[in-house]
Amino acid sequence: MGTTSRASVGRTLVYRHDCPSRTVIEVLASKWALYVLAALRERDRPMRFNELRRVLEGITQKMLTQTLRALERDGLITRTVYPTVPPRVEYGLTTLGSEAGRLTSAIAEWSMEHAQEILKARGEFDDSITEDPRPITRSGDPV
Amino acid sequence: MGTTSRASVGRTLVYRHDCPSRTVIEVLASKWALYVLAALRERDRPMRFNELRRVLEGITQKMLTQTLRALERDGLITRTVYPTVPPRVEYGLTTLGSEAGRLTSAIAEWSMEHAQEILKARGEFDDSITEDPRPITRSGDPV
DNA sequence: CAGCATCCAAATAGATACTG
DNA sequence: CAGTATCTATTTGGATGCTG
Repeated sequence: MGTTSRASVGRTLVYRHDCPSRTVIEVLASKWALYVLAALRERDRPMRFNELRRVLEGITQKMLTQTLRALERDGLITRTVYPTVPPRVEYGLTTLGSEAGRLTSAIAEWSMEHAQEILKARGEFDDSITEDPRPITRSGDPV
Repeated sequence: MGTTSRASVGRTLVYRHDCPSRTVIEVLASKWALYVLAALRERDRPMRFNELRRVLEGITQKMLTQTLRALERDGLITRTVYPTVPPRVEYGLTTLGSEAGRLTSAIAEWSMEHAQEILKARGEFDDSITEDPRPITRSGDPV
């Protein structure tokens, strides 16, 4: 991979509505999937359902279940059931999931590093639209 | 950054529901934002509204508007209005947006490369649950 | 061309109660 | 513990018509 690796996104390929990558992206591009993959990657070991639930603050049981199911369905995580009592279920990354996790973790890290900068831009944007209800042309525009 | 750069995701940081990075991630982790950033990065030049609309198959005018607004708000893209007639508006990447685009493009590329593999896993998963309506414990499970 | 406004359908998320 | 089921609230998305 070099400086022109983006070439593989390829003109008019990922953008096509019938490109299979879209359905993959829709799974990855969901915040909870991103966090699940990041958490499993960070811990670097399988995690149990409620452990994930505790780590991922704010996720509901329903969303966690759905997210885990979607990731398992796509072969990104494994689900291992230990028929003990009480039952024990562990979720771990597959090779594929580990790769995907590397990408989503990169986004998580980048977001943390630039959060302040972005929130600042956001605040300024919100201020500017309240004092100027977004006309088609704003002051200071070119030609 | 090295092989352990994931350490910066940092135990219990991005996962906190009050972590500012979450709001950033929610913008990036939306499929249309991902495609917009990827398209602008691929073309490597500002693009007009309808040009983006044509490239991103399936997006509606409303979704494109909302996505562009969100990205502009976060300082990831610029919006330049040329008060000509008919009006002309160009969207370009900021430095921040270009960085973010590198990460989202990586996801798009990876998804394309592994789409077949993932769709195969997906098909097998779907087959297995129809013949076995997902009991708590499935055959072949460990002790 | 580049949008905004509105209405409506559908998908998503949350809360709650219950089970092997 | 690790879910499923159900009901509801909110969000999201699409279609359509209009404007500077």
